[in-house]
Parts: sequence; C-alpha cells; structure tokens
Amino acid sequence: MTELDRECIDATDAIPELCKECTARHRGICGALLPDELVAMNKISRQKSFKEGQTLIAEEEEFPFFASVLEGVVKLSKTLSDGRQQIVGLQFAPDFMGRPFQSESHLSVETVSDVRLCTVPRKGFEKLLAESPQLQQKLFHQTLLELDESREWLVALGRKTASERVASFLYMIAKHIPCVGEGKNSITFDLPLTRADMADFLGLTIETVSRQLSKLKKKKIVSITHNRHIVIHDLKLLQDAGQK
Amino acid sequence: MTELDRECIDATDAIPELCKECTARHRGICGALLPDELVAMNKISRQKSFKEGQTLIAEEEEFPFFASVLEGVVKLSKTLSDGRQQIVGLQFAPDFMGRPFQSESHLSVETVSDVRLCTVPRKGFEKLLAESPQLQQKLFHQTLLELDESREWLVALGRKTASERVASFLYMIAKHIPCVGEGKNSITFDLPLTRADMADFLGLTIETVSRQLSKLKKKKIVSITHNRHIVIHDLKLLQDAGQK
DNA sequence: CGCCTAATTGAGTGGCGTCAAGTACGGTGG
DNA sequence: CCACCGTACTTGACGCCACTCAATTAGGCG
Repeated sequence: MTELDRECIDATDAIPELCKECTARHRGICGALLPDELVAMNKISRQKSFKEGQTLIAEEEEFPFFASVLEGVVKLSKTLSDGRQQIVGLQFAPDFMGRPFQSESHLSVETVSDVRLCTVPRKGFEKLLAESPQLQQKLFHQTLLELDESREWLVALGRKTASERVASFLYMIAKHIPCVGEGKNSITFDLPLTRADMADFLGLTIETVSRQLSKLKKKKIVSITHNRHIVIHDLKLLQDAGQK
Repeated sequence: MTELDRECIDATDAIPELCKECTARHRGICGALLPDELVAMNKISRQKSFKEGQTLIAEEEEFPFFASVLEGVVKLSKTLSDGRQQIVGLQFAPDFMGRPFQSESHLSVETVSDVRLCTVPRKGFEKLLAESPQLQQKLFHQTLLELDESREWLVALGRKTASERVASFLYMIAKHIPCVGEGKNSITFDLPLTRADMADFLGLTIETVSRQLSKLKKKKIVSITHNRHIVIHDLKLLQDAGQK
C-alpha cells in the first residue's frame, strides 16, 4: 500500500484511509504534512482509546509518545509536595500533546473524559519533526497559542474573582467543545470536567465553584441539569460576567 | 565588509564586530545563526536603549519589531477593562521578545528597569525566520521554556499562599539576574521591580508583598536595604519557603 | 533641608476556604 | 420494581488570609 501510494499522481489518493476522515488532519498537526510525510506519520501512528480518569503520563515520568487528541479532553496538571494541585492546561481535539526537546515530563497528563488519541512514538516523531520544517512551524504555532491561553489564565488566577473565573471558564469551554445545540446567543453542551477538576483549574475549592454556578443559575445566565449538562442562555452576558 | 566576510574561510572572522561580544549571540537567539545569517541579521538590527518605565508596545497595538534583551528587564502585562493588571511574563537578557504569526500584540510590553535591546524590524526578521530552520527551532525552543515558566506561575497564582509566592518570586529572580555577590548559599542582587510590579506579577497587593518581605526579613532568610538591594542568606531556605 | 514618591505598618472588613450536613443521581442486587 | 449504597454536588455556618483604607516612615533628588 505505501509503495503504491507514493507513486500515485493524484496526491489525495496518497492519503491513508485512516487519515482521510480525521479531524486532526484538517485543523490539527497533520494538516501541515505533505502527502508522503503523512504516509510516514500514518505508518508509525496508532489510534488508542482511554477511559475517563486515566493517567497517561505521571509528573517527572519519561513520556514515550506524542499524540493528537481526536476526541475528549485531557488535562495537564502540577502538584505541590503537600498535594495542592493546579491544572495548567486543557487539551481538546484536535490539539497536539507532547513536549519536544525534553524527554521527561514536568507535569502530569490525565484524561478528563473518555479520550481517543492518535499516538506517535517519540523517536519516530522527532525524526519527522527534524525533516519537516512545515511540521515544526505548525507545532511552533500551536505552542504560541498555548502560551497565549496560559497567559490568559494567569490574568484570571491573579486578578479575577471567583465568579469571574467560573464565568470565564464556562465561556472558554463553550468555545472549545463541540456543542450539542445552538440557538441565537444560546449554547448547549456537556461539561467535560467534574467540579473538582474545575476547582483545580480555577484555583478555587469545589464548594466555591458550586456556589458560583448557583449564582449564575439564579441570574438566569445558565441552566444546569444532571450536574454536567449546561445551557448558556446568553453567551454575551456570560462573557461580560467573566470580565474579558 | 559583508562581501568580504562571506568569502572568509575562517567563520569567526565573518562575525560582525558588534555581535562578537554580545551575550545574545552565545546564549540567545543569534546563537542559532550561521555566520552569513548572522551577518544578514546584523545588517538589519539596531541597538536601542530605553529608560525604566517606558512602554515599548501597548496592548492591542501593532508591534513593528522583534528584539533581543541585552540588558535590563522587560515586563509583559495584561489589563482588565476596570484597570486590574497582571504581569504575565518577565524577560531578562538574553531573552528574545516578539510574537511571530501575529501582527498585533495582545499584551503590553514595558521596561521595568533601564533596558538595552537589539531590535530587528518585523518584516526582515520574518524573512530570516522563513529561511533558517535553525533560527525557527531556537525560537520554538525558547517559546516552550516560556510556556513552562508560565505554567509554573499558574501553580503559584492558583495554589500558593502570599508568602510562598513572594519567596518563589525572589528565588526566580535570583536565578535570572546577574548577581552582584555570591557566597556559599548566599546571593546578593538588586531587585529590578518595584513593589507595585511585584504585586502585579504575584496577583497580590503592594501591602501584602511588603508584609511578606518583612516576614522573610524577620526569619533571617533575606536582608533588604534601600528597598531594592537584596541579600539572600540561604537560598535553600528561600526555595523551601516557596514550596517548589 | 524640604519635597515627592515608594514602602511599611496597623486596624478593620470581606471573600473565599474549611468543616459539616444534606441532597440528587446512577448503579447494583434483591 | 424498589431498597440500598456510593459518589458527586449543593448549601450553610464560621474562620482566616489577604484586601482596603489610612497613617507613618524611609529613601531619592533638587
């Protein structure tokens, strides 16, 4: 198959079956690859599924693979010696996970929901990266976006109140998650995180998160049913509540 | 001169005079450049000096140049609509300032001390960047380090107490700043930031920062004279106080 | 020496954390 | 089908850490 593919005149024919319908190929890292690079990537990559709450890589552990998130949400977190935890990043499809130029992770990587990944072994990926400036630029670009987001949350953790943080968080999720329903100004989706994860992300306690959500309900900005099912009635109001 | 340089057999002769003694050439971005790339960079770059407290680029403003920090400290900050401010990054020599793939800054860039920069016009630099995978990789690498630091501070702002934040901050500065003196375990330097800037960096108020510094003095971990002159008596104790 | 700004220190308040009790929901077994 | 249980979440009472407001001190500069 691969021999054949490389000789194809029409580039689209060269695209591996599995990649053809993949979201990561369009919006993700793989979109930066030339047809034969994509074939090479496809050859060494493997889709894997993980249940909610699994640890993919522990803090200070060597991590053996890179991966595109195809479905679900992954959290990156750090823990102080006495157990206090902070989530420092969330990855949604089609984000790319992994840290080039460093074999050991300085943060823990865990699934927050059921997750489907397209994994690539470390060595193989680094070889591809060295050979493809396109790929490197794409990764660089995504890293800059992550840095922007990280700085956005620095403002939230440093200067925003609890209610502003929770509102900002819901707004961010609404922007990143495939929504179930959508009306004018209103959006419906399932929250991928527990209250505990939200608290760890927002630098708050579970109780405070819960109280702030209740306030947002009382103000009719959101509805919440079954703990996780969120309807945002007015996205603009929510954004204002988050002090953009 | 440049014609001649390119033809030189010994690469070191090709290095522009100005770059020869530059710290940025060794530890900074320019270290990634080949001799003739360095010449090209040197041709379009210019050293500039700025006084403390100057705004280099305002939030939402287009920024016309990239730059290596040669001396001094630059702060990157964001401001909420009601004036609350958060510093989201500090840049020391020989850090590189600038945001590729985006013409408009989403943060404000200001000098915190007197600063000397080696500036490069945006267009010219982007051309060099496109032509030099080495340069791009170096920038990518630095961006990853910035992301790591940013995440480090997310933990501080989300989960550390005021006293831990201040201790962590002093420790970080001690690691980044050229120190005046150094004994076994002890370090001396001049704090580049005002209390107000420290507060904006740490998500605290001026008063709280001041109180926590006083506590560190009382514990004999640091001495402070003339507001800015810091002696850290025991670096290890300070690190512990910061809950690494 | 006097002025201005930066920093310290104190008193009082409030937002968020802590601790504890209560509620809703999903799953399992009878 | 319901009873039971465990987990996740909510809500309330109370306390403390960091903020606010205000007064004082220290340091830099003409």
